[in-house]
Amino acid sequence: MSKQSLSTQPYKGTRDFFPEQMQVRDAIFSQLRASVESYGYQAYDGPMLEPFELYAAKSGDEIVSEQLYSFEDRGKRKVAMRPEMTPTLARMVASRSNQLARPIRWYSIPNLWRYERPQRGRLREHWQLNVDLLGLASVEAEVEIVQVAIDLLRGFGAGISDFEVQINHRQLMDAVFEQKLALSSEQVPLVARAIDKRAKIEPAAFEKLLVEAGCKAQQIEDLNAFLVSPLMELEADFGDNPGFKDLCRFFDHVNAIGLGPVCRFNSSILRGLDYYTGIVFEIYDKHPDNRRALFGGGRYDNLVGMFGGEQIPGVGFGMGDVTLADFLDTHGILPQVSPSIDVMVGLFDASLFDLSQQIARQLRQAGLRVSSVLVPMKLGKQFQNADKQGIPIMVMLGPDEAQQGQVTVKHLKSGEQETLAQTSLVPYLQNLLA
RNA sequence: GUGGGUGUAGCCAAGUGGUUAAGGCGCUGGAUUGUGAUUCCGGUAUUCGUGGGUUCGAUUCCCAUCAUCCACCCCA
Repeated sequence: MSKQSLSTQPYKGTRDFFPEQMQVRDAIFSQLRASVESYGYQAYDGPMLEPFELYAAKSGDEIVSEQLYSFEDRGKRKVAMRPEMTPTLARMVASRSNQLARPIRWYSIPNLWRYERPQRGRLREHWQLNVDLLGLASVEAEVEIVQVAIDLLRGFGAGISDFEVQINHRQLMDAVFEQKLALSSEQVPLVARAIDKRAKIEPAAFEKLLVEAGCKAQQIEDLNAFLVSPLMELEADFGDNPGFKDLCRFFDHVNAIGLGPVCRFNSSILRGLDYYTGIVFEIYDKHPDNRRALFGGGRYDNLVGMFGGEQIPGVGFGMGDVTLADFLDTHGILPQVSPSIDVMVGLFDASLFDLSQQIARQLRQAGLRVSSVLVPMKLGKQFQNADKQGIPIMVMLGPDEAQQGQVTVKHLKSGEQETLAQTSLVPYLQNLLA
């Protein structure tokens, strides 16, 4: 905060991506795109600013009141920087609802903003892969979406036992809260919050939260019994519940497909967003050093209809870049970055500048990515610079080569080099880099 | 929003109420006008995050502020 100069730091909770980091980001995003596109999902994007009301209507309370970046524009419109992508998606789908072929399979990697205090895995700006499938009301949609989520991680090389998909259903939980426990509408969010924390705290602390929420001993006992019950044992109490039926069908499919071992029913999974209406799920890292939720999603059947047109059911998930990178790092499967420049054309002295540039142009026309030295410097320095940028090949041409119509190609990794005719340079390099 | 830790160069860091603020890595120039290493020589902080206070004197002590990290809150 010097008074003379501006700070070079990025805004709190945001990151600069220098070329080195941008390469990693690009490599991760490319892998994500390849995975979701293999399922036939198409890319879309929307504006970073949306009307404030878009979020005021459907996201959780705290998200809007505490963590939304919002302001008034010059035309007195209240706008917000998008804190999540799903409302934008719903708006876009609603605006073309009668033109889009169903089911709609869309994905995006938007940057999202939330005003909060940065900490591990949580920043103010982050990128989030969003994958959504709209137009299907039945659990076949969830079966696909969960497969996409699983194959995303597998696409990076994650093992089948490195993570786990934990699944629950909002309608099942509604039945528990309203019918089985007969909670008041004020108690439900408090109990839900306690359940959300259950895995992280002691049983006694969990009970304390329930007592604070106004639960009686019998209710606590019933809830605890429910939370530890496997899905099969819930049939007696919830056999007619649509959520229970969905879950059964979902697990039947998943088991038949062979993904049973990766998926588990967990009635503690709730997720905070108000708009989920059906199955909700979270993907958990099973590595002991990183045991936490990586990402999650669920079904939102009422969101698109908010815009007044046709009600279109949807299911999807969002995966943040920070937690994903932590996962990949923890498991040692960060993608390898490949060099973004194929060849550096060196410069021996100023008199050979034009010839060097001609060679470089020739190589670019042949489809190679070519950087060049513009001002002469010591040869050793040129090699060093090129190597530092990860460029594998250096093309050199001094007075000797120039006179004989030759060039020298040096492989920076091995240090080996050979001299060949300028006319055979392009095929030589193309063959090498193929 | 709450509580706590930490701020000395691009990075890692030593240091002290008293003239010029160690060292290492990195970067950079040279020794070396046809080859990346090693070695050697030089340059890399007019000042210790910023502002104020105490003091004859502050990088050091005090306050504030900013940044950052950790936990909480909440989670898209």
